[in-house]
Amino acid sequence: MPETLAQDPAAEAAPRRPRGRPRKSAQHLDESGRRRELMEQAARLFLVKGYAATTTRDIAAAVGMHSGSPFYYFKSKSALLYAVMREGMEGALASQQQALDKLAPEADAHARLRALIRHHFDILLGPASGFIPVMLYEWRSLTAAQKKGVSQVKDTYEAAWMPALEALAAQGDLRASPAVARLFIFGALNWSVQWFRVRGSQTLDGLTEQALHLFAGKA
Amino acid sequence: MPETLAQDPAAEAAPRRPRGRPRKSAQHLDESGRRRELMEQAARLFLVKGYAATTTRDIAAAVGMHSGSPFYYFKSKSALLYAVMREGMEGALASQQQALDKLAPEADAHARLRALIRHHFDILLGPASGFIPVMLYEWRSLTAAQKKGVSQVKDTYEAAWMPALEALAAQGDLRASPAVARLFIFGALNWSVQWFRVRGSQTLDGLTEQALHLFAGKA
DNA sequence: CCTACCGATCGGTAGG
DNA sequence: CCTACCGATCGGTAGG
Repeated sequence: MPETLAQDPAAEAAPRRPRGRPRKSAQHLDESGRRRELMEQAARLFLVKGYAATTTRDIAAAVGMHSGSPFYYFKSKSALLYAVMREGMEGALASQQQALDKLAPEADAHARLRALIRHHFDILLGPASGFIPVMLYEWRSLTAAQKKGVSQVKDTYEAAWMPALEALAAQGDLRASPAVARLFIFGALNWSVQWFRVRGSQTLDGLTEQALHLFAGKA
Repeated sequence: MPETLAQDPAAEAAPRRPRGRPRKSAQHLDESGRRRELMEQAARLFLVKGYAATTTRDIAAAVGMHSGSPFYYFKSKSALLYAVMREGMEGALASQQQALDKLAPEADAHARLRALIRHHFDILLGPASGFIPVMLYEWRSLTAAQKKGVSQVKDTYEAAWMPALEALAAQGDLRASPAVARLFIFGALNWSVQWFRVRGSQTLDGLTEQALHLFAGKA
């Protein structure tokens, strides 16, 4: 895994900055707070209604702005979608890395896969979720350059699963080629966005164990 | 499984019929041909661009009509989406039933699951596919009444998997509860729409075997 | 099915 | 960030 990501192929010029000398950190925090709010509300609406059916006016209203104001933070609706996906994926990659680093050095392949599945459920269904489901279900709304930009991060995220899957296959605990198993497993997990309900009886820990046994259970 | 489906909760008045006495079967065939063409092109566009981003003008142009003409066959864009999903799901349910009926009477649970998976891949990725992927990825674009209408058929389709999954669980070849396994398995299969490419090296038969072994393989 | 059209909505911008 | 606004597009319809 590269320590630094390549340049962003879909990077765009930043929007107008506020005039005058930028005030201290308070100002910066506030600014990035508003930007972040826009991304969070946009992600929520994109997931419920879809990107194309969500208007920039919906998003503005959701954060208490007037209709033209989101364009102060993002140069276009498309750039806002891209920010949600790209920055969401960067966050997911970072937290996945942390989850793997937290494992004991002697952790076996089952433990590694369990940690990956548990973390993925958290990203998809946990309290701080939202950006990654948008990425999964709005991929077609990106331009080609934007897809490239998100793929840079997404491919790294997915590649991190291969060592565990290969080890499981080698020891006979995975009954498909690692490459195909990865596609099926991601599908099974990603689809949970469609049916999982927070108020239901399932816990993310319980789902993790069931998934682990179904895909890589012994006997 | 009921022999007859309940009434369609989202059924709407048929669009205007052509004036004059309906001519014989040729006329009828031609009419239903145009209607079908609209559904097929609409499904293709809905899948590529999404429902909201597809205009009724796009659809009209794809079948060589002028912009107002689709509304002669469907009372609204929404009704066209619903027809794609509902009729697509009805066709899938019928062909799934046929696939099960074709099994030898002594077929075991593995053979039943294999037939179900193979048929599902065909529906999702085969040459005649298109309607079901739209249903899977545009669910949120339906009204509540429409969701009810499609669910009537979809629930029956999915329920047909339970006996095979329960039998496999009973004999120790399924390492999760049948209910949760069904959700994961459908996710794994449905996600293939995202990555399967017809020109690639994978065949639907090959994918079926890999899925079967991954989910319900012995040892 | 086509022609001709309407009312509403939408992304985006200039200027402050 | 707001105000005021524009040009383009879109679903849908009347009438034939």
